[in-house]
Amino acid sequence: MREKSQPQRARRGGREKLLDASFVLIREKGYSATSVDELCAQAGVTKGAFFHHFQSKDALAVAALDRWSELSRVFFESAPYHEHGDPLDRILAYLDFRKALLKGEVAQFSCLAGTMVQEAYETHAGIREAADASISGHAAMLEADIAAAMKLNGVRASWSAPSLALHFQAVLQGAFILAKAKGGPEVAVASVDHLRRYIELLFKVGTGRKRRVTGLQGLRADT
Amino acid sequence: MREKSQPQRARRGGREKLLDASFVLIREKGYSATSVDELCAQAGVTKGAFFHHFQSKDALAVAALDRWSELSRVFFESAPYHEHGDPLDRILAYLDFRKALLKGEVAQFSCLAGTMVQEAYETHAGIREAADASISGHAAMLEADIAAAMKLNGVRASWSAPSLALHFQAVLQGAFILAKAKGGPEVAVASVDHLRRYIELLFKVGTGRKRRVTGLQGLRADT
DNA sequence: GACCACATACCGACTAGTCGGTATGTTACC
DNA sequence: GGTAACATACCGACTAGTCGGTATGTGGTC
Repeated sequence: MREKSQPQRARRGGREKLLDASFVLIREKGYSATSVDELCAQAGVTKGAFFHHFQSKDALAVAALDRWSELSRVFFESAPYHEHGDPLDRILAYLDFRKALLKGEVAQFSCLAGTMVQEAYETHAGIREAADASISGHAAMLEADIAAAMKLNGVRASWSAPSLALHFQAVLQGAFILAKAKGGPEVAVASVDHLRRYIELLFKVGTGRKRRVTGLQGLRADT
Repeated sequence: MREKSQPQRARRGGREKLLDASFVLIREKGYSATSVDELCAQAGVTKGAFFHHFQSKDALAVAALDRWSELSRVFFESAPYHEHGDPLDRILAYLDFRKALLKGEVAQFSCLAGTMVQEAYETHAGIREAADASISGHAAMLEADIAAAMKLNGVRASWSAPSLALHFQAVLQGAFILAKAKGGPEVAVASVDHLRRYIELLFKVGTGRKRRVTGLQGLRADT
């Protein structure tokens, strides 16, 4: 018979540990370059545990993205920038908050969804969908504040709240890529600064609030 | 004058064909997921040829990025938007040109450097450097026009030409990611539109040209 | 212009190791 | 004693990279 070595099944949550491990490793090395064995080693579980909890490596990826969406929803919903009463102030404070997160190692502040969709968009439909849901879901959260700010400020613009919310995500995702290329967060901070300035110009901050906003020549409301 | 150029005993380089193959496959599936065998099959050469021309898969990656930089330099240098005499017009026409390129399959308009750096920034120093050189080199090209436009318009701003040039790249890279997530170029076009509007607001296009530009709050009169 | 030394540009079988995934056991707790 | 939660051993496919070989060209020497 065998020894008891370390069976302890009740270490609780091999599944969670695998998900956490995927956050670390995939953001560091990408999805394809991260092997199941590495995931297991990082999580401190065996391969048997991995395939007990997930049908395949791809299934883990989708589960990781779903969990990522949920965690980031909770994280941002409970962030202090919501305290501002004015929706435009909330938007600007959101950007300041994002900027404040750009500290330390790139792998720690970059986005799992953006990283994964880059590799998987053509070849793994499920991953693409889960990543899209994550990014678009986050944008939808912003969209409410943007729409409110537009309404409150009587904005009639050639751009729409959804398109601006997605533009926020584009800038952030692009900022992560530049940070990876340059090996540090400074360039990402600078880019978010430009985005913030864009918002200030769109809503004419600093020249008297409650003002009309223009697009190209301020007409219509969509895109 | 001797015409040594290429030995070309084998009608136009297996090397070039491998580089071209890498443009296609790596943008489609990512770097790690693209195998040497696939690269060879796509290029129509054998594995022997691959390792005759490149020391390793990583060496091909670096060579591909160098070639990518060179091709894109030539491509953008000979693009029609340079015809504009005014630097600000050139910048806006550059953005229109980039927008016009956002057609068809995502793999065909996305950026090799942005794709690769995402996977390799932590684990492959040479690839990170080559990708940074590609992105930063392209930004440097823009920087000249931005600086000229600032000078010509008497701009005194809280932002710099280099940071704005890099912000252009951030928006484009982010736009590619969103296009991958959503499965089409429309969202990318919308994001470049937002960037164009930012430039128009920064340089106050449409309210009388040759005007000053503001950062956070406008300063000084001129011209 | 015959000969030779050397170089370039492959070819494709082979290898050692890694990959995602499976099959079967073991344990703890209801 | 059934079942969830693992562990261990293993598999075949695939991986990057190697190596001995060949076909063709090039430059120098006589």
